Amino acid sequence: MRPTVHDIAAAAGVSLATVDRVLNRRPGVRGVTREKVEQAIERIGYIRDVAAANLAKSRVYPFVFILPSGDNSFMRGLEAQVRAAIGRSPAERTAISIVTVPAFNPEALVAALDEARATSPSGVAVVAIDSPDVIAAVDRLRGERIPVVTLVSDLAGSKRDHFAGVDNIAAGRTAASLMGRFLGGRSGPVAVLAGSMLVRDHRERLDGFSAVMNESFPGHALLPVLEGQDDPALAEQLVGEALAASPEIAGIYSLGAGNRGLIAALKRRRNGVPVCVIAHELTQHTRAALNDGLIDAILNQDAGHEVRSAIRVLKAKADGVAVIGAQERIRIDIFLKDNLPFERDGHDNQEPEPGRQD
Amino acid sequence: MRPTVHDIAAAAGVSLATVDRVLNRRPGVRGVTREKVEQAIERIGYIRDVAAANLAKSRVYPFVFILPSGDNSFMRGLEAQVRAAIGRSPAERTAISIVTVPAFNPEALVAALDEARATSPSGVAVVAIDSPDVIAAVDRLRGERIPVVTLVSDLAGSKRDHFAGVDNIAAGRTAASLMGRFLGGRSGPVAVLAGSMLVRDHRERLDGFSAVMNESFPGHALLPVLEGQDDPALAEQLVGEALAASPEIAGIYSLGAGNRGLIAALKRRRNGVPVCVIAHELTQHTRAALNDGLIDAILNQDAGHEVRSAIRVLKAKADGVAVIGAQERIRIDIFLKDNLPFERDGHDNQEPEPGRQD
DNA sequence: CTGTTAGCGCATTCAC
DNA sequence: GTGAATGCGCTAACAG
Repeated sequence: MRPTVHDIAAAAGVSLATVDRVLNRRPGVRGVTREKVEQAIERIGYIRDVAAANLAKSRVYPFVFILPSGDNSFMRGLEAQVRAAIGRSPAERTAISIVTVPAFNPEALVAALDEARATSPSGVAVVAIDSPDVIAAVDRLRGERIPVVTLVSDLAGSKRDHFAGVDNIAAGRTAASLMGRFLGGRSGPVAVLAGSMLVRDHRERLDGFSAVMNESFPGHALLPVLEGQDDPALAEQLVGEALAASPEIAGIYSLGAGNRGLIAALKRRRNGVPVCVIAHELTQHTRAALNDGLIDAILNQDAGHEVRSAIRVLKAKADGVAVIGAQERIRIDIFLKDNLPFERDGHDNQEPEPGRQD
Repeated sequence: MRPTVHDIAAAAGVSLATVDRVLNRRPGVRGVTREKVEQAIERIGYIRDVAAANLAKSRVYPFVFILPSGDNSFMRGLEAQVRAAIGRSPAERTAISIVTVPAFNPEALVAALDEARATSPSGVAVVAIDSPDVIAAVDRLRGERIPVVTLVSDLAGSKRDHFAGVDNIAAGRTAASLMGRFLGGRSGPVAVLAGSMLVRDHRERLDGFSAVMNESFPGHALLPVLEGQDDPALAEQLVGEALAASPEIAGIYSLGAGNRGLIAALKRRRNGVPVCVIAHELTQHTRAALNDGLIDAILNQDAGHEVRSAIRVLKAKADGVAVIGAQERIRIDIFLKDNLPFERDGHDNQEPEPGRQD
């Protein structure tokens, strides 16, 4: 049998309560006694049974998820994944609440962070916006020892515990590599559609993309970035205008959301050279466009994985235990027509598949 | 508070023991009583606390992992991941043993499966070989209600509970798509290096690859498959001969192991057209070759994810509970030079990274 | 400062 | 057939 608290109590010649105090670093133990107990723990190779501890504490983890509101397929999918996690709450001992705030609005996000802090949760997950005020708000949470993980978009310079999202520079570089190679010998400039340079993930994707295009495929000029605010209507207008103005455009990299608009613009197009399109996030619309050959590749981040990972990490930080690093690395999924996952599993699936939402 | 067994006992007007009998479908309860209890359970919305149940039972899950032995980077990496899981055993209440058997040897695998069965484990994970004897051995396990998951290579026609591995047909198709597009306008035949047509994953990759090459890129003829037995020396010889015989080879798809040999052959090559190389599994060697530009893309399956997933599924099957479908889908990772994960995380990593082993 | 005691939610003897 | 009592490993009052 694995050693228990009783064994260490016996080995150290103290009572359970004292053992518990040193295990949980609580005050009220003399230095010598603490020493004795710690030695015993070491000696008999005690490993704490977290499940039993949580049972005794009737522990629940109140977590707050702060997401952008609005009509954004990916973000709504993310929210669906958080709801799926809420459905698992009884089994996972979590109590998750969702707060939505207007996108690209630092003030609203700061307010939400401060409100969350007032409820003293066990952890906060937030889709960050890059701004000094937001950094300060996150650091206030950390100041109260509340674990924070950033979700999808990171917040460099803050004291957040962890980032649950992809390496967006690598994503941009990958997009450029694929674009350059898919373009093969063809010539022509490449357009970039972004959401907003206010969020770090978009900026990083652009940086990675530009770097590789310039290094490895200097033959393709980059057109000025189109900022579509992740809004389909605006995206459609901007892409439409760009295609009309430069019929020789050979490629489009859509690094943000609003792909419905991009796809509409592509469908409306009647002339010009064939254009290679690479977009982010697998949604109902991008999936269909990939199948139709309108989009050539989709870079995706698995929202379900991100949410589950955020919860695991928040729990681990709240308990002060380690996580399995590799399990928490969010991959950049690359989808071609040929490796699209099925829309529904059918048999033992319990939560929304990635890409069903819009 | 969540309802507990006490609540349902009170609601049904029976004792804890009776409730427990009903919950665990044990005999010794009259039909009427059972009815009463089941209604109460339904009415108050009882959800069983699995952690508490496991605590009371002091449950451990004895699992057996059966892997091919031999000098195969990927398989040794897989084994390392199982060892990492063994390191987590105390926390996860598992007791995992590893059995290795000679590769591509159905008899040895059957013997290992039968031996495992004799120990009545809570579950078995096995890298399958496609053979009627193996199917029968797996079904014998299932006959004793021992959950079985296939790992990496599936066993169609068997009663295995689950497959923890990638969609290999899709992997082959994806390889072909990338190959065709990377080749762009260039012409020339394409060679395929496999391990053995005895294992299903290799056959499926070949099928997917051939299908898409024929459909979409008929300009590139497929050379006869080279069967390298996942052996570096043999692979090097076969590829060397093929390149010498056909200097106009434009692409090579390596769908099995033994990539060290492939890379050596590529390095030795002094003339001929540039060749596009796509290989499977990120290892020390393929990683270096990708960075050197010798390999153009690597399709990978995350061995760590596969092992963790197999364990989760075996546990769930043993307990008769559902799993999160999406979490158990193993992705086909596509790595270019630009999205290679770092070799080590450094901070909160606790287990071997994919691709460090050979 | 330290020890005793009673649970957390569930499973499992043993009586009745 | 059914119920009462005890314990899984740990935490948290409450005494001393």
